[in-house]
Amino acid sequence: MPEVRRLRRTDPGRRERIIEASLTLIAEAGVAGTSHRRVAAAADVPLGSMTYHFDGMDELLREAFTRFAGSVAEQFEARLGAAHDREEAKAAVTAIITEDLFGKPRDLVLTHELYTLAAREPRFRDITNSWMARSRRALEWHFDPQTAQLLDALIEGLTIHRALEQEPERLSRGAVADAVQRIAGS
Amino acid sequence: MPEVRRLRRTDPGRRERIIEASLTLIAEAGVAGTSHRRVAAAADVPLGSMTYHFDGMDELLREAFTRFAGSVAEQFEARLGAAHDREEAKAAVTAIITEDLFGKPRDLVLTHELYTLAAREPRFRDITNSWMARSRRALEWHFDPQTAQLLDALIEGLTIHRALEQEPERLSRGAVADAVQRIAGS
DNA sequence: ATAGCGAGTGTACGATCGTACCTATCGATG
DNA sequence: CATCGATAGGTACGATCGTACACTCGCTAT
Repeated sequence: MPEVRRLRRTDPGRRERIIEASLTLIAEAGVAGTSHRRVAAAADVPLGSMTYHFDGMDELLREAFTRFAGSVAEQFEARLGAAHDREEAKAAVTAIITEDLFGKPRDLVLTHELYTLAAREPRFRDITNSWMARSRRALEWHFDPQTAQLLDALIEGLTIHRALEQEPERLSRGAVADAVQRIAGS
Repeated sequence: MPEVRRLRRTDPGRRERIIEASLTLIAEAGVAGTSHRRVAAAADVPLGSMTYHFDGMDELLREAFTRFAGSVAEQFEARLGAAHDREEAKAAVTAIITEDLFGKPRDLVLTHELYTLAAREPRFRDITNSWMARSRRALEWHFDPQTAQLLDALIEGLTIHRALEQEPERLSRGAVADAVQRIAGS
């Protein structure tokens, strides 16, 4: 019986584990504090696996951030896809800002790390661009392009505020809903 | 004749030059790529001056970012202080977003580097908090607190978009003015 | 004139970095 | 069963890092 499936010798989830560990590490120590050795230790793989699975630090960062951005975009689309009309879409945007999409500090920090990297190094902008394009497109399921862009900007801006403020949740759900209303009208 | 003034032996602007050089370096290479040696080379001072003038990397970053945030806040206040009524204030906000306050790529990158650092390390949040408080207060010269916060978020959000987009200035002045109008009403 | 002090400098140390490269292991193949 | 290539691991190298610390030397007070 000819075997088509290709059997990995061991541990087929190695690459995934490395990527996941690097995201956690980036959130804790920043891109600055992320090294092959630290990632390897966090993922519990030998140092040699780093250069084996990834061509270098750059490729590791690219893959990790691509995965992260994709996963956030996916959740974003799911939220907006579940809305059946404009009113529900506005409620979804309000929920996205106030609730758990960026609720985990890890995701907030990772988002900023990625933005910062992309702002400084144009070769990472394809990741942020496709992320932004997906978000924009999802918003355009319910809103005109300009309104979509403004809502997107509002999400980014309020997310930043939430990430930087000591006391969490200074902006109430009602206030956010009002903001969405001002931008997206009736 | 008793001398009160304290004469520096040489180069009294050393500290300033170091701070300025570190900001330029952070903009180019990120906090990650900023080292004592690189800053020293950029500022054309010996390596020993680093530990002499600053207790460590952390203090250098604090001073540099404090200076940067202060200077941006100052410009921000100047713009809004020059507005005599609500309409002029709205025009000022539009100008701040579209024009030169964050026009230099350097300032855009530095802003993100600071946000990222503060998001990850709470001990830098006093810098971002006082910056945000100054911006908010300046906006409140003309707008109610909630509107001020939303305008602030809009500025942040659109600034991010500008920093990340390949083609610059996808958002026209007219569109921004419309956005401000939606938020700040009549 | 000179002693002393303190601002400013140069260097060396130990740690850590990315990466290259040689070796080991094991499933697939003839 | 012998061999081979893909996968994985261990280690060593050269570069760079932050920082400590001994030192220099110009200014000031006497």
